[in-house]
Amino acid sequence: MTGDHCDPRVVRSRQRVVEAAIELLRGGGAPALTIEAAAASSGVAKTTIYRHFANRDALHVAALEACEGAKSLDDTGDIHADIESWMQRFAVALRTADFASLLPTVIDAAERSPQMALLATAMTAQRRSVLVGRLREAISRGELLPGADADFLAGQLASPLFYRRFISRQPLPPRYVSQVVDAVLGALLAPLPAPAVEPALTPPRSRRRATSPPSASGRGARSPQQR
Amino acid sequence: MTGDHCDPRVVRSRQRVVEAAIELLRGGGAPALTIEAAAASSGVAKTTIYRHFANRDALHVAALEACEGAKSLDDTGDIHADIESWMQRFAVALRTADFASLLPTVIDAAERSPQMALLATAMTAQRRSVLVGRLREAISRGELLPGADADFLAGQLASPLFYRRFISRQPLPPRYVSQVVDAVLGALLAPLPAPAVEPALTPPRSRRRATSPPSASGRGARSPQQR
DNA sequence: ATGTATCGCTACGCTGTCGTAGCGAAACGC
DNA sequence: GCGTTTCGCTACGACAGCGTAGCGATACAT
Repeated sequence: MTGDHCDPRVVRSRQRVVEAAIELLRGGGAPALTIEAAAASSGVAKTTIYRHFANRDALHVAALEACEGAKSLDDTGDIHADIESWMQRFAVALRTADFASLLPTVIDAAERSPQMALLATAMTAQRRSVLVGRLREAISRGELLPGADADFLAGQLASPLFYRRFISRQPLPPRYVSQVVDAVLGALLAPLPAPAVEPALTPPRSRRRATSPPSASGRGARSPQQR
Repeated sequence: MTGDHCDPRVVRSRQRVVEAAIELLRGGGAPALTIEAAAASSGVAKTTIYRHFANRDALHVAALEACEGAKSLDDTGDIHADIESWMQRFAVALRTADFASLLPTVIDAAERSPQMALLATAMTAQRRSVLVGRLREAISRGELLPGADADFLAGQLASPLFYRRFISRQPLPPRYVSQVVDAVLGALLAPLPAPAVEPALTPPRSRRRATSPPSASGRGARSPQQR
């Protein structure tokens, strides 16, 4: 679709403008993204911006598309460790990355613009797909119990992080992330040689990576350290 | 703080303006809420609006405060049924209610305004607290396993609904809500006379309200219906 | 080296919104 | 009823942002 322009002036102008647009969105949300502000803070003339972007929305979309990074997900064979590693990196991204600052703006716009809705889902579906893929792999391999719903599990894993970041606005410490992973995957890890002493309290998890020191009976809910 | 004005003209004007403001926010988000638009669609003169609200932000805050409803939560003694009932009603609210339409706008604004951040957490913390309260009650009563973390569980329950509504933008059918409740509470329901046939696959849930017809092995993850 | 494409700059008209002032009319409390 | 408050209306100046036009200067491709 968008052919590569070879003229370095073009790519230079576009890049500068898009970078400035991202910074503006970070600082003041959608209303802060004006062509004139982008021109001022990027050093590119307003007329030049209009030569590359039809209007403000076009620039907005270009800025959002510019800060997507498809994080990969390791496959070491240990589903619990792989998922936790991904979740921890994702939590870091939610605290620092560009796209985390811009997500609320996109979500808000998506509420009223079908075009933005598509873009919003695309921004997250990409990340989500690698997670779902690894979970499917684990299920087919027998790492997780057969019959587990990879799509559902991905939601159960990812949603608490979004919730904490954007809704309840609480911190996202590694400890909390681990707690989520344990709670969601704990009971689904395929039964290894683990003669359950007491069916409901001792799940077969923690085959490696003792996430928490020997404290309580590592169940999905591990209360004694609240918040 | 805000004393009651007895003059009916005052309360009438305020109410009309706030209602119009909510409708404007629903329709076009924060940028759509202009004093002039509010005046036009409410029938209240612009000058009158300025007599009641110092500026646009004041009207915005007033509009948000106007659509908070503290839904209650039943206590029938059956924690699973109570939570599911609340969750189903909450899912309906997420699809239809005012505050669901306005949340993205608030969340976006909260990203950059401490004042809006306070308001954003207040809008959700209220709902959250009733959920946490009921969970605490259940734990202390022994309906749920002791050691369960009510705060954590509330997040695990509520966050998937937010996620589906605002992030992945998928539908929120009752079936999905039930699935979430089962997955989160399933393994934590206090052990009743339930001689587990196979520790990892037959949880002690579904003591009432057979959420799903006799299909799969009603676990937290119930795959056969994808999406 | 030369033609072409891109750039920066200034200037312009237009629109929408803000927030205020002043007036007469209507509704209110007592 | 009567004084007071609130209301609706019109008009106003100010400002910010949009999107366009035209010009000379500069960097590019060949």
